[in-house]
Amino acid sequence: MEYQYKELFRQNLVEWFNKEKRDLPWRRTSDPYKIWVSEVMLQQTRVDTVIPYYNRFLKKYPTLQSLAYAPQEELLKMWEGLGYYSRARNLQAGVKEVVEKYDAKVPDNRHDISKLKGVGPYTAGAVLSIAYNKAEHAVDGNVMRVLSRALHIKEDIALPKTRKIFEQAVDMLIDPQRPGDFNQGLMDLGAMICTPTSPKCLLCPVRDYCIAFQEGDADQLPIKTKKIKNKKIKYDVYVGYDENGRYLLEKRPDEGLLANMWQFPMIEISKESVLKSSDEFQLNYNVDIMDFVNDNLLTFKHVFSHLTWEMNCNLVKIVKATDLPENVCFYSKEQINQLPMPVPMLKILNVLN
DNA sequence: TAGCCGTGGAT
DNA sequence: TATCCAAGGCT
Repeated sequence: MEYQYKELFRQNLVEWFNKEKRDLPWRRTSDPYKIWVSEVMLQQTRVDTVIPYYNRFLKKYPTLQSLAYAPQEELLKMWEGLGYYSRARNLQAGVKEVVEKYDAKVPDNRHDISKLKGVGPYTAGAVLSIAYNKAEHAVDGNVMRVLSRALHIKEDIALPKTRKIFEQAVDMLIDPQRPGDFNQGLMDLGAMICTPTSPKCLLCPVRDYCIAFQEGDADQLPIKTKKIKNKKIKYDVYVGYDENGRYLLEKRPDEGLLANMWQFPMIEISKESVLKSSDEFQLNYNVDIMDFVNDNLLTFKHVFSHLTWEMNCNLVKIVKATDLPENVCFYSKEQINQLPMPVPMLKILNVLN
């Protein structure tokens, strides 16, 4: 790869970073564990969203050991609202492996750290460069956007194989003396200056070394093709309570969407549905509805990354059954507040107050 | 490989 | 309102 501004790009980026970098909680520590936690939380998640979660999480789990053996329900509750809940499970599994296999020392080399659950090529490079000052690439969306412009790389960043090109570019450019500052500089530049739309090129510390700025096509890069199809699913939700005012809740399976999170029972409405959803509810959950208190408690859509739930919620009074299915139980409101629930269920919970 | 896996903010 | 997307990883 030919690029005549390598030294100038590197030097100006690191100088800019040291002057303009944001004051973030995970930049006030050199603890590899805490930096690891921040990197996992930051996956596909905005800085402003992460900050309060990060602070709360590390107050609860200040050490590897404190997280390694925490109850999963408590862990998920700490993660509630952050999304991508498998990150929490994988982080705990990885932390547990570090405690048991690496004597509670986060590995300082790519080979070992990459084997940890939830640690991919980006997170490995981020922890190694920031916490251990290793000259390792950490290619995320910011880095691909910045370097696609600076180096005029027109490969489709939606394709997984394209990441290798940017890893090679970082390997060429990275400051061997200050790799952590270099990598974070690329990310801050991408977040603050070299933004997806309307990049602030006039404020950019490396615009003189940016080919896209010279060509005037920075706003055309990066090239990204993939688009997502969003499937819609309709549900009737049954918010059922017994004579003691306790609500019927169900724990989701331990794999897939919202794994191990709690929800009000939901019946999918499809073209193949034969029974009325209320009959299906009573059959599946082995309960009897005494009363339809409100068949239009709340109607709303909840959009996930790849699908949409269209929810119609019914408030029903039900007769307590003698043998509920496994993972289904009545809970008081106080107990419900201790259970990890996804945002659409929190929306429903809100209207009950 | 491409689809799965959350959420809330920006445009 | 619709679309895109933000410090990705797993299968």
